[in-house]
Amino acid sequence: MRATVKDVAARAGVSPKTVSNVVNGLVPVSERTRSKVEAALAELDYVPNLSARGLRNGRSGVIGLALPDLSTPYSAEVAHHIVEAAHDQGWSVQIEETGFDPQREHDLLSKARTNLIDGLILNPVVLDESAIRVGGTLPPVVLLGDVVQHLADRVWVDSLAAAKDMTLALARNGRRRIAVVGADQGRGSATSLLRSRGYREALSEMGIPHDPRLEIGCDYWTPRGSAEALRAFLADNELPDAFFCFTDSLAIGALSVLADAGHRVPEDVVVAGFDDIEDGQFAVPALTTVSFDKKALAVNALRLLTERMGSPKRAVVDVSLPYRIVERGSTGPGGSRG
Amino acid sequence: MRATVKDVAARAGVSPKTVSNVVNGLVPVSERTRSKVEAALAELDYVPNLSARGLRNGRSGVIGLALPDLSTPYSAEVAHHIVEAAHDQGWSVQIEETGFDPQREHDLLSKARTNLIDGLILNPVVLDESAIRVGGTLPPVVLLGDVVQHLADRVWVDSLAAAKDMTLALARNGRRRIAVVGADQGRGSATSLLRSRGYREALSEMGIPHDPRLEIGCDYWTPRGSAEALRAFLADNELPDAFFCFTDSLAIGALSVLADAGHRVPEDVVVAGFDDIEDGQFAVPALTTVSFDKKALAVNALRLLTERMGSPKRAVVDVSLPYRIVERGSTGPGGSRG
DNA sequence: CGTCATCATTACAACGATGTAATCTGTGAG
DNA sequence: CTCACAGATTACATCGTTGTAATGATGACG
Repeated sequence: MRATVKDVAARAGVSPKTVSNVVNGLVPVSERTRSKVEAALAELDYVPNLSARGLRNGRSGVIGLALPDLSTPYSAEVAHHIVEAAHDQGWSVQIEETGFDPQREHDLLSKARTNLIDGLILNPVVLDESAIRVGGTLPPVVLLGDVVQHLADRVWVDSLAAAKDMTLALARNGRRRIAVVGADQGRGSATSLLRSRGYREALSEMGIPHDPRLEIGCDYWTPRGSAEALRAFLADNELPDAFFCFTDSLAIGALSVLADAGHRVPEDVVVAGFDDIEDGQFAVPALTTVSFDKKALAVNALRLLTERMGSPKRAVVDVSLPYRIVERGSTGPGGSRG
Repeated sequence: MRATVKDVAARAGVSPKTVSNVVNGLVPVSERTRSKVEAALAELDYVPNLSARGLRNGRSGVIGLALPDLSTPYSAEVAHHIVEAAHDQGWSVQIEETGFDPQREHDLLSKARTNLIDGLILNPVVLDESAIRVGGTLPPVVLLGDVVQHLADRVWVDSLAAAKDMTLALARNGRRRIAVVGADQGRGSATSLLRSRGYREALSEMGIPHDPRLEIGCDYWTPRGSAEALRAFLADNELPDAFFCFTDSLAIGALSVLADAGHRVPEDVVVAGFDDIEDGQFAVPALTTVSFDKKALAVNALRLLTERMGSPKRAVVDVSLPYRIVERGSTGPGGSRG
């Protein structure tokens, strides 16, 4: 049986509350009493019961992190930074996977683990934010990424602008037949929608005709999903000048298919990604991509969450992170790793 | 304010305990009462307070998962499978990163005793299991991976045998100067130690002299760490016949450096990895590796944890997962993706 | 020497849910 | 009509911690 404050109190010859005072250090305790209690704490190997503390204090010290799929490198990197940042602030992180299922996003918000978690960082995938329109009692929530509505605090990168910039960069590089991988398939992925839109805006700005056949959809945003989609595409179409993949994971799948098919990158076709995941830097060739500071994403999300807990009714805050196009070998000879 | 059983009870005109009975469904409740209560539950949007429940029941429904670094694809895939499997059984997962720090591994174990988590799945990196030397009240723990001592339940893959098999496979492939990447540097990484040992056993079995210079250590087990180590190695040494990298992440870094240096894989040198991560299948060329079922790893770990909770004093259980060498393009022309 | 201010310590209640044991309701047998 | 009995429902206590308010101890000062 674990020791409780009561046991420690008995052993130290004081009251439970005094033990609590020593443990928490918020209330002054005399030197003599403190040392007695500390001895008892050590002897009994006391560990506070966080359930009880959470019940009493109304706060558990745990935040939730909901991501579509933890196994994708992007999610993993984000999770890593969030866990690190949370740890620095004394929070623990409970992970949930939404599996691209709007229902699960919704469940997490309304029912789910409320009162075991003090707040939620949610990376949604669907445009329809019905999930977030929640009656009254929304727990403190911070959204990550491409979400349209301004119903909760959010940290994001301007997908549309970045996709547009990347497309423009490819076009200025002399590419005309630019295909995208991960195009919107009407399933409401905000990311897909916004990046598609940026792509089209860039085309129109450059006076490049828009060819719908060059918008390649993927059922799964993984290297495998991309590879399958691309193989099918290549079977029916001529090789375009460029593939702009909406994530680095998609791009890695693309590089693999292109290599297998004997197409040289960047000589025959160039490839670009989005997210700047670690493995993209070490792809062959290294991946040109849209880069942004994922640690800043995490730190800002946590900051917003903390602030929101402090002042539940302040106006919604929106933090937009800067991004930049990083050119590496997959779009030309000049690129460097790192 | 969130509704409590009390509020629901008042609204339904019954006692709090009856509400609890309806919610939990363990005690029979008459049809009439049940529907009244269910209506009240819905109207008030009742969500049970898990802290209170955890306090009362002594179980929180949360398990901890401790990994060295969540951002590595291997950890991410494992975490994904664990979260999925846990979700299926109604558990939530709290993630902790140990950052390769034995102290944090130790802290986690004591934190596990705070009753906020009912059990812990721990992927340790250090050989010295002082962390696990357990006073009396260790929570249910399952270890993942290469750990030597048998102090807790464990799910693992025989690293030594697998590394040996892989080395033998490379040797039978005609390779003599086989380098390893991720070699033990005396820092006590169990994984590194065991795989190094398997490598040496294979060499000696094949009558290949052991050249210590071919054991390349890495400060970080990431593509970047591997790339840095390999660049340094290549500056001072002739190209070996093969690089056996102790993880796929290391191998991805290796492929990248080799490509940059103009060495062709597999023509000039072959490369093999370990873990069979998704990105390895889509590396260029696709990565030969030691493959095992990571979902089975997760499912077994969870099963052991559940069983251990049920019978705290049963003998330690050790589950060894089968592995196989998957040959892909990085070690020869015959390989296929998938 | 008594009184009051100051500070440390204590008793008690409460957070919300639920197991236990007691109470209540309704049924059917005698 | 009474009594026993099964089943549904309830009152109460409890899990471990900590805020509140009351108590106790110490010392200063008139």
